[in-house]
Amino acid sequence: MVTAREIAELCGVSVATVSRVFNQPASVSGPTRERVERVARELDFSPNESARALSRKQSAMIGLVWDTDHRRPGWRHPFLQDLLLGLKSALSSHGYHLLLLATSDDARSRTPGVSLADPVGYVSMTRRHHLAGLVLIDSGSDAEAFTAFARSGLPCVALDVAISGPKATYVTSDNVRGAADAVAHLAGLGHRRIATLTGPRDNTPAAERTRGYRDGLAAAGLEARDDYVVSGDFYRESGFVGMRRLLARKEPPTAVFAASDEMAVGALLAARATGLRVPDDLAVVGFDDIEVASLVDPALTTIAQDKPGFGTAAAEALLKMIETDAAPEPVLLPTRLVVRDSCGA
Amino acid sequence: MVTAREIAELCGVSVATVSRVFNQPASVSGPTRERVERVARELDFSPNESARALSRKQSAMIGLVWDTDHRRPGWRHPFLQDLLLGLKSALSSHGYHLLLLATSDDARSRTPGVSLADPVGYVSMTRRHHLAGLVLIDSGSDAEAFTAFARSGLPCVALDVAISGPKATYVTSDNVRGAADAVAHLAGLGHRRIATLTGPRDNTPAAERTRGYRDGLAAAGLEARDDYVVSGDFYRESGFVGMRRLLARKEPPTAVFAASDEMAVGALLAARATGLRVPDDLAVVGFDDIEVASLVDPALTTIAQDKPGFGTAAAEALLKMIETDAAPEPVLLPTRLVVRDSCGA
DNA sequence: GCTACTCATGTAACCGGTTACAGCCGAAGG
DNA sequence: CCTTCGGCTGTAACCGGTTACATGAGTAGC
Repeated sequence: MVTAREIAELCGVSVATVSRVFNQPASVSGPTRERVERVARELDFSPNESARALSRKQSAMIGLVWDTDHRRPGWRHPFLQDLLLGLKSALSSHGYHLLLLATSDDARSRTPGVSLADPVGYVSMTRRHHLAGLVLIDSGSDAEAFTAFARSGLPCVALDVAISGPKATYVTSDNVRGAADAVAHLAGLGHRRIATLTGPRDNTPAAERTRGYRDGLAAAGLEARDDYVVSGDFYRESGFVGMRRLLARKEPPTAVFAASDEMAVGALLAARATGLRVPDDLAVVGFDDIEVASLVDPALTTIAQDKPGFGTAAAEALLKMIETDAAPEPVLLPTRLVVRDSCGA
Repeated sequence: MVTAREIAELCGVSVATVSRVFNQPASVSGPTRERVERVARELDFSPNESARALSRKQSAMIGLVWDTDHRRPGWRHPFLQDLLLGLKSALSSHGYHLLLLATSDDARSRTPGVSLADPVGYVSMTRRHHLAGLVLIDSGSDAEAFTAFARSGLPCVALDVAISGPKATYVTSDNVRGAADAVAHLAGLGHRRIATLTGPRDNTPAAERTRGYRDGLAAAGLEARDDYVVSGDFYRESGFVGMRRLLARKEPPTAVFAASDEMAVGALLAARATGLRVPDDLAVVGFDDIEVASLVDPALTTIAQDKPGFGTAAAEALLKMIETDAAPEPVLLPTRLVVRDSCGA
């Protein structure tokens, strides 16, 4: 490892000057700067990030808080890969890296300050690494823990969870509008008995999608019927069970908006199990546009989320907070109706 | 932030003693140790990781090298989430975190030592962060870049790419055996004309699966026919195209082993497009057991990989290398035949 | 009772940068 | 010609830990 000291000696300057070349280049005279830059390049000088972080009291890392919800271990984020790629690419162009924070399994750790699954452990972790900011990925039940991060004063961006604070904001899809679009699509095809399969009660996007469903009904001049709202938990099984209940109503719906593609797939299976044909006897719209949506039979019409957009929007918000000390407004990403075969022509 | 100095003053000891309490507890007398531990707990002391890393010349972070192959941007890892969860949980119990390294988009970065997409940039990155080790995730074309990491002397574990070095090893599924199992299953159902759709030529697991296919044929006493081996690239489209070619043979196969589930799905679609019924006219076995495998119609019989096993095995190998300075043998994870509907009874 | 050795702890150098402050030099102004 | 000022550079303190080495107390051995 070549250090700044060696560069300095070779160039006949002090380490301070070397440091300045990379941090405040304007304060170094042209010839000196060029000499240092050239030597640094030749020797493949890479500044030690630990030393840098120690002295600046700020590391070039963004913490990523992400864990499985222990209440539902099978849950997978619908588009984590796209999200990570978006985040990584946007952050890297500003020199930041992503640190995957791990604490929930730390029960056995002897390190002080790390207690298990509690947010305090995470907050302590962010402090000890002098992180520049945090990205919080919803795993289903962390909403209240996230407010602890928002209060910590560190720049925080949450995904799909509404948080607020002096340096906290969030990114989410325009769930209300997306759901309304879904209902409008169904109404436009002539459906008048449109039901919905909702997500978990304590989940913000789920609540917003239910609101959008009602908005969509209202916009189409249709009445909102309580017996057409069945609550689920985003999982396929709850879609299956919920759909069977809907189909057992005296006046069963002819169309259904599912708050997640997984539940929509469940609804498809329920229809098949009941002997109904999709889309002829039942139209189905999902939400997310996960990979399987295009593979099921019939292919699922759905509301697509802007998957890489989550990553880049989160990165941008974070960088703004780091640089300007102000919390930007929450970001509402537009959704897009993807028409496939599950609603008919 | 409370520092070790403050703890030391409150306890009437030196900082060295405080440090020892957390690093070599045995060298501190009982009463002193307990006093320091109590005060540290009360004040929520979290040692500054930058200072720690600086002085130990070793950080508590494992680098994760993962990027999309620019030659095929749509490619997604079949089970990244499970892998990350496994890694994270296994590493966190030893106090390590995962650092997602980003360089390929760093063209605009002014930081010295970081040039874009080349492995040198990555290696420089690993040095400047004083990483404890590296996990290399195959994105399709990085095989030669990975050997650069292996040579760097840092403990390295690659997934699905064979690398070797004084402190390098890899984790992969037992592809040969898995493929042989698939063929054995087909042969056991009476099939005698068994074809295969292979993965990319430069991909090690793909080559192993092809070898397993031949082994399986030999074990069943069947001849290996060159016209039954069609090469693909793991993508669905290549499965579709490849299957059509196979079905156009003078003596078309009655069964096919696809080296990935995506290609198996493509084969399913090709069969449907040709008017063949699966499994009656054609039996299909895939590899991976991705989520859609159970969703397609008919549900796909496939060779399942041990998804969380990849993460935990990688973590274990890495920790062993960090602690013992020796490179463990490559890990071969067992696969499992999952029988669904695409091969008939 | 003196030496030898062990154990616990303190002292201080060190890791490799950043940055406040001081100093030097040349040019502009009086 | 002397002062002033601004631009560039060096000096040294500092970030917060770790650890080699020194020190001193207590104990065992003779």
